[in-house]
Amino acid sequence: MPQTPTDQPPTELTPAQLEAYFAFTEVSSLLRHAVEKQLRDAGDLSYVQFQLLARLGDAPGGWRRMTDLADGVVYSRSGLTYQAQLLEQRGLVTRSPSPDDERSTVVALTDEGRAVLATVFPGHIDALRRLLFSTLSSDDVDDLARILGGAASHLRANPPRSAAPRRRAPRA
Amino acid sequence: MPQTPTDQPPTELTPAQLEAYFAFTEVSSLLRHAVEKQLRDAGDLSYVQFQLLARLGDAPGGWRRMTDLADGVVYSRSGLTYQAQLLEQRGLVTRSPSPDDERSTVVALTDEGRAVLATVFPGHIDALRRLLFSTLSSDDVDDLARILGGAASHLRANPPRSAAPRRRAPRA
DNA sequence: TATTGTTATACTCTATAACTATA
DNA sequence: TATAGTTATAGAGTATAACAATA
Repeated sequence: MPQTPTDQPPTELTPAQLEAYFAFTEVSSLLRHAVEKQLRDAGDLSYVQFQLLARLGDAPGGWRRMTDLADGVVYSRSGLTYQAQLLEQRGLVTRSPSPDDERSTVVALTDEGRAVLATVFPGHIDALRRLLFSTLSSDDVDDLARILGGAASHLRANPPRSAAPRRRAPRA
Repeated sequence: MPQTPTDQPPTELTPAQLEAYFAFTEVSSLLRHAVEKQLRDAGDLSYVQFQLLARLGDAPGGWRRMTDLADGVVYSRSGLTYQAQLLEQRGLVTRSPSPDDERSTVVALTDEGRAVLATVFPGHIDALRRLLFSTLSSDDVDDLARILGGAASHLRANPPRSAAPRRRAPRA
């Protein structure tokens, strides 16, 4: 009874799957730590703050609505308000009401914000190259982009936050 | 490794590298959130706590020294002490002085800890299969394991924490 | 009524520094 | 002196709920 050809998904992953998963989590964790350190040292930015600035830098006009930023990065509006306040206090972004919709707040990159981004970016790129890409052939990079790109699409389509919000069980 | 494709490291990544990086960070973030939710719902465990229990479950005898756990997971001893206290209060681990070295504390999985692990694991595996592996061919999995395994080794050899601890610049 | 964003608040987690004790 | 671990403490970050304003 080696295996039923079946219906029930096995409760184990294949060795290759396990290996891939462990490698993924390890790279993820180590890379994240290294990148966070670089961002902190080079521009006194947390990873989330860098992501916010980078998204603004990418956006046409250098601005986005709060909600759009929150959806991409922080997962809660109040969390984004907190981060936006920090960035605004440092003069890296401005917040202003949207002319289109008075409810919306438009977050825009300032010149100084763009300058900080420019300061931090080379080191960021350099860290990525040094820590990640220096070991990968260009075929490897293509494979990664293809495989993880597909996985990202799939994950995006199965949003982790869709389930009903639930209180944690009170402690026994 | 073949070669570095350039003499001067460019200040840009190739489009494929960027794509791979973005896909990687996106998968990492979405997967992490989904897994954290599953662990929370199924066993009221944070990701770190799950990692600690899983490492103990993997260890021969079901125990490890505090420092060995800290090195693998938490990056600071006090952080591990905090987490170990929480797990001990819940009866999932015990802490006791090592007979070999009186300075060391041995953290051991209890039966209840093992039970929680057993409760949480199937859902964990299932989430991984559903969110990640369902979209990947077995060649993809092999590629991922190979590519990321190599990257993980490289990252491990360039520990992000090796640099001298440095104070953040005081606010202007 | 639904959506956008802020505020108040509480909580989790993490790290640094000082400390104790063992090797 | 170096190592293992704990404690005290402070800070960053996050989320929930209540709220105000606009659509």
